[in-house]
Amino acid sequence: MTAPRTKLVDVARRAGVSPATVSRVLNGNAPVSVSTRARVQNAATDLGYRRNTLASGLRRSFTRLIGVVVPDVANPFYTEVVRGIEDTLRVAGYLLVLCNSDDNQEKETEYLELLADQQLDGVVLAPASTDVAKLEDAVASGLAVVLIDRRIPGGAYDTVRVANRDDARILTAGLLTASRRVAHIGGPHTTSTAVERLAGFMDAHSSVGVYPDPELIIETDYTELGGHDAMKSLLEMETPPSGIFIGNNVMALGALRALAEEQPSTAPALVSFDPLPWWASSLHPVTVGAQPTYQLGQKAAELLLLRLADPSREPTEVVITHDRGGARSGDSTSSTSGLRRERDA
Amino acid sequence: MTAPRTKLVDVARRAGVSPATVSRVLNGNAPVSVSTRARVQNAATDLGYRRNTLASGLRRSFTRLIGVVVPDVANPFYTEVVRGIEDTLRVAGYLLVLCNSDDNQEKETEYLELLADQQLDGVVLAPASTDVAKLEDAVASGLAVVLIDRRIPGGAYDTVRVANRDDARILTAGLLTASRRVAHIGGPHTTSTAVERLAGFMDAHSSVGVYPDPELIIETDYTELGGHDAMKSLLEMETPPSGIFIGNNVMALGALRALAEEQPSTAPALVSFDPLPWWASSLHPVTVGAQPTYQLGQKAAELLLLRLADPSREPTEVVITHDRGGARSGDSTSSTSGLRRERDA
DNA sequence: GTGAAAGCGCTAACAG
DNA sequence: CTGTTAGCGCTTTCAC
Repeated sequence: MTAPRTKLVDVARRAGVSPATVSRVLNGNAPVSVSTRARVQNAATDLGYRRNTLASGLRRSFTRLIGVVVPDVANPFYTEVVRGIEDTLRVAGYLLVLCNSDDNQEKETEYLELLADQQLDGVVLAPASTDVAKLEDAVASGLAVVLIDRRIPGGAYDTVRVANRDDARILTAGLLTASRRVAHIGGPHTTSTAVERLAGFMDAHSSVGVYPDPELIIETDYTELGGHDAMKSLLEMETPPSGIFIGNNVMALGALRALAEEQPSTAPALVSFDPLPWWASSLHPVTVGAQPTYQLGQKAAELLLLRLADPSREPTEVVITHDRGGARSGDSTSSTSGLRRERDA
Repeated sequence: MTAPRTKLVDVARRAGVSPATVSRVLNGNAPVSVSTRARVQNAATDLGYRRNTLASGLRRSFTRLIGVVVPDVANPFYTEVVRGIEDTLRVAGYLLVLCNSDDNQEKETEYLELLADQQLDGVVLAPASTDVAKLEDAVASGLAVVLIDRRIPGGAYDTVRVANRDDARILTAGLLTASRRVAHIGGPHTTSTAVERLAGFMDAHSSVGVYPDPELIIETDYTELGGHDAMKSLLEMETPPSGIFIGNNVMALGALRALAEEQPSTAPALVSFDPLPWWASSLHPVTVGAQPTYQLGQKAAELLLLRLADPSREPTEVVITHDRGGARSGDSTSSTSGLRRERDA
């Protein structure tokens, strides 16, 4: 039933050459005469030869496999990141191994070990924790590492992150052009992202010489419910804000729900820091996604590829600012179950 | 910098035994005396030994890697399927290689070949096409195959699919209990799924002795725009339907958008065949997701594992009916970027 | 129970 | 340019 795969020796025999020569033709890294090359290639196609990457990898010590460890692909944020990584790796001939950590330390560690055991070439990691030891192990066992989204103190790793403060400032400034009464629904001040985004919100205000009404600055917990309740309280104010800058996607969804429930006669303009799934914008016309998640993934993959090419490279930190174009490449025109995706504002 | 990994021989030397013995201890498949076993285990932990899965795989000819080829993980339908697969594979010690085909034949084929080259053990495939030859190649090169979502004529493969007709009937029946005026926004009659779902819609009607108004049955193209336009036309009717059964998730989102635009005084109850992302239900309270996507993934992974264990097994077709419980296992309580997920109605 | 030896399929010296 | 040889790290007969 499962016929044994043709192997390199078979090709060699048929072409009347040594295995080494076949290997050389396949890899194209050593001089081979045109005629033998042709004979080998014919033999290979005749036999439908496909190289055993595993064996090749064992010898050359790489696998062309890259691990991606994220809390949860089901989060639209990471879904897009993963696609960005995958599309980039694909053209470079790498395959992606997906791992969901559920923000769980143990799972994360377990995966990292598994990935190293499998001799993966590298890993893109959205760290659940700030546990550096684990990462050092990974690197020690030969994995190239790129961090995304969350930074790890010490800065010894390639990192791709978002320009929290700057982007927050720009997004808020956009709202301020329409009105001075702009609110902020933010995450907990215990997280660096929330602090930075709030700072950007303030920056935008000071550069137009306005001090925001403290009542309009709500700190909640980065959850859907938090966003919902915050939105509700804003809508119930005597003078509701005319624009709201919301600190992450989950809270933005909660805010949308509140909006749907309340149906205010004049709805405030909403800006979400993170992108919402493409179709969310169809529900409340003014919703805006800001964070170029897909590109974040792309960039992470590119960094990893660079490090693979030159392991002694200085670690760099790439800061992605809000989208200025650069669409997703393999964009699918819709089909049975295809989805079209938002174009950023 | 990158210290060479400890290998099996090192452990053997330190324990004062032969490599063969170490291997036996590691695999636990051959008799080893208790005392040597202990010595080997100590040596292994002392040295922090981790097996090179690649080398082991080359020898034993398996990789514990499973490919998953779907049109697009960014589609909430597949996102959940992938999580279902991943969670199941994880506990069995397998890793998941993610491939997005974008419903593109070439990409799909390319991936299938790559996966075979990498000697993956198996693949879960949501086929973009009905090209059987390609699948036969895959199987011939030793891949175990499980099909999901879309069926391939001939039935020679393990398949997990959804009870299109039955579920459509049940969902429609639900709407019919509230009112006799129920509409259907369906996909193209060229697809088996659309035909089956329409049949279920009709079944529900005949069992209550009602023949649906032909005007209420709209065939469109499984796209967001199609759903939007269909919804709009339904809302503009003199007597709009009081319930609508919508054939897939993308069209349901379009319908939601139309609803948001039109803001009718009395909104019809909506039922979407596919699940929407968890938060969509917050936008229009009556939205219902039906297809237990996560479980579909779980089941597919289980089937694959079974086939791996016994390759000569008869191919089976598993039909999943709409959710009757069975929550996702690794469900994360929300966190910085975690999302809570919908509970099915 | 344990060791020696051969080999999974491919590639990298090293000759010629 | 091309063939021969050795070996990546692990597992598995086959002896003892």
